[in-house]
Parts: sequence; structure tokens; C-alpha cells
Amino acid sequence: MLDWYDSHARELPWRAAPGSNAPDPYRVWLSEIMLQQTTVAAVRPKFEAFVARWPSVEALAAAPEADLMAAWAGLGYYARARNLHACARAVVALGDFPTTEDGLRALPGVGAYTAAAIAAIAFGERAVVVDANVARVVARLFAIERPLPGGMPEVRAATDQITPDTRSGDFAQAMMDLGSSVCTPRSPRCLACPLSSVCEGYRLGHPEGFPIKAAKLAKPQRHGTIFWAQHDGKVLLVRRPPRGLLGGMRALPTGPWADTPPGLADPPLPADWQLLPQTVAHVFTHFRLKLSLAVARVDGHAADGEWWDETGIDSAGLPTVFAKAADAIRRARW
DNA sequence: GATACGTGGAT
DNA sequence: TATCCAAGTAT
Repeated sequence: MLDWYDSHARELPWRAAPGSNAPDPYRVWLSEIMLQQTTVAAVRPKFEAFVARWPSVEALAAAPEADLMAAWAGLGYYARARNLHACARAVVALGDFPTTEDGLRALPGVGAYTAAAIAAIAFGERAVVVDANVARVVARLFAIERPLPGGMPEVRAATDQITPDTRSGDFAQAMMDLGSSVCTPRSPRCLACPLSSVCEGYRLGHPEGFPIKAAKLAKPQRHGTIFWAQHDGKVLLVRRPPRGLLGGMRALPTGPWADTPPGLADPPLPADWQLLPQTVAHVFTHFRLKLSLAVARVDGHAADGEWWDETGIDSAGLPTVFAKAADAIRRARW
């Protein structure tokens, strides 16, 4: 795997250049948080923007949390952004990043995977790094029958057996690159795989059958209403509660979310609200949302929130669901 | 152990 | 269009 990595590693902005010294722990940490359940393609431009704006953990810790949340907009899983800020401050308070897996594990937003990845990649510690790519490769390599996630202890034990004592960070990244480009979920390219000669899943003739996974639950359909209050070229935005869905993010005001369209229930301020004919659909991790769009021209009513220049709404740092709704409303004639 | 938590690309 | 899936963590 290390030989394969030396000739096939992807060039990624958070990786040290080939032949250079160990990568910057700040960049490794930031990239690992961003990459949690998120594709490389989505992370790359966000990572570049973050390190350009905040080149060090000290700079990130000193930033207002609202700036960080807005910069994170569009990446999803916004608890990561809140934890990122808390973690940066914790690291500054400590003086530097912990260098051990246990020390890293204690930081906000750093779980078992991320602690192992940072320890191995940034600090050269031997650590067993198991992400979704590694789990898939290892489940095929050993033809692990126990469905995931219940079979994760078995996957972890098998990964431990094949993790080398040196360059375990490169080994982890090699396994992830292999999972991403060769040992893919649907149609693995076994003819290009350096492990095919020792892969039990390949020998059995159905590597794509691993890992076995528990069935997923259907997503319920829910409904809600977005309120677009416009006054003198400005639109009312609010800050969502600090925890829960889209927690802490700047947002358009919404009414309750329910099993049937809630209409004009719970507007942010009294006005002559008008429902537009179109709706906006959005899919979250665990439910589908169909949004009605309520609009009103208001005359300077007091309301909790901030009035944001409508033409600059793209710079407000809105989560995608609200950006979609804003686009639909601005394109509509009303 | 189960559930909440986003989004966009691939198939 | 529908489904799957991603460098998971917190509770």
C-alpha cells in the first residue's frame, strides 16, 4: 500500500508536498473536520478559503464565531463549525495541538476517527484510522460478514492487524485514496488494485457485496413556510437557535415544521403575508422538507433579527436550504 | 445502540 | 427521478 501510495497519492491542498516535511497540524485538523461526511470536491474550495482568511489556529480562535459560521455555509453539518471554533480556542489555551490520539480525542468535534487521523498524519503516531473508505476496503479484503455498523469492531481489529508501525498516516491516506478511486462502492476496479491478490472478497467473486450494511429508514416528508419580509430593499434575517438543525446559522425566518403545510402560522412580524404559488423542496439527512414561500412588503416594523441588503443576500452565509428559497423568491414576481 | 445532523455528486 | 454515499460526532 505504501508503494502504491508513493506513486498514486492524490495531490490535495492539506497534504504536504511530496518529499517535504510533515504537514501543518492546523491544516490537517481543519481538513479532517471539513472532510467528515463531506466529499473532497466540496471541501477543497472551502479549505482554500479558510486557510487564506485564517492561516493559523490562533487566527481562527480570534475570529468572531458569526464570521466562521457564515464562512462554513453550504458545507452542512453546522455543529462542525461551532465545534471548530471551540476547538481552536481550546488549542490556543493549551498552547498547541495535543500530539497523542487521546489528547486529540478530548477536543470538541474530534472523535475516534479524527483523533487517529491527526495523530497519524500530522504527528507520525501509529494509529488505527478507520473511515468509510477504510471500512469498505477492509470489509472486502477480509470478506467480513457482520453488517455495519455493528461489525465495526471487527473491521477495526482487522485494520489494526494490517496497519504498519511506521508511516501509518501514509498507510491511512493510501487506504482512503484506494477506497476513493479503486475500491469504490458500486463497481470496484479490482484489476487496478494492488490488494486484489490477497483480497478475500475478490477471491469469492463478489467484492462489491461488502461491506454488508443495515437497511436504511425511509425519509418522512415534512412541510414548512419561509417568511420573506422586505422593506426598503432589505430582507429580515434571523439567527437560528444555537443547537439542533442548522443551529447557530443565519437564516430566513420560518414557521413550524409539520406533517402538513402549516400556511402562515407563526410569522416573524405582522404583515399582509402572501403565499407564492411555487414551493422549494430540500432533502436533509433524515427527512424531506417542502417549503411554502410567504412574502410581504413591510413598513419598518420592529422585529427581532437583522435587515440584510437583498442584492447581497448571497454574502449572508445562509445554509443551502435558505439560499435556495431566497433564489426562488427573488426570481418570482409578486 | 439509536438518532440527529447537510449537502452535492455519482449511478 | 430515486437512491446511495461521503475523510463522523454528539447525545
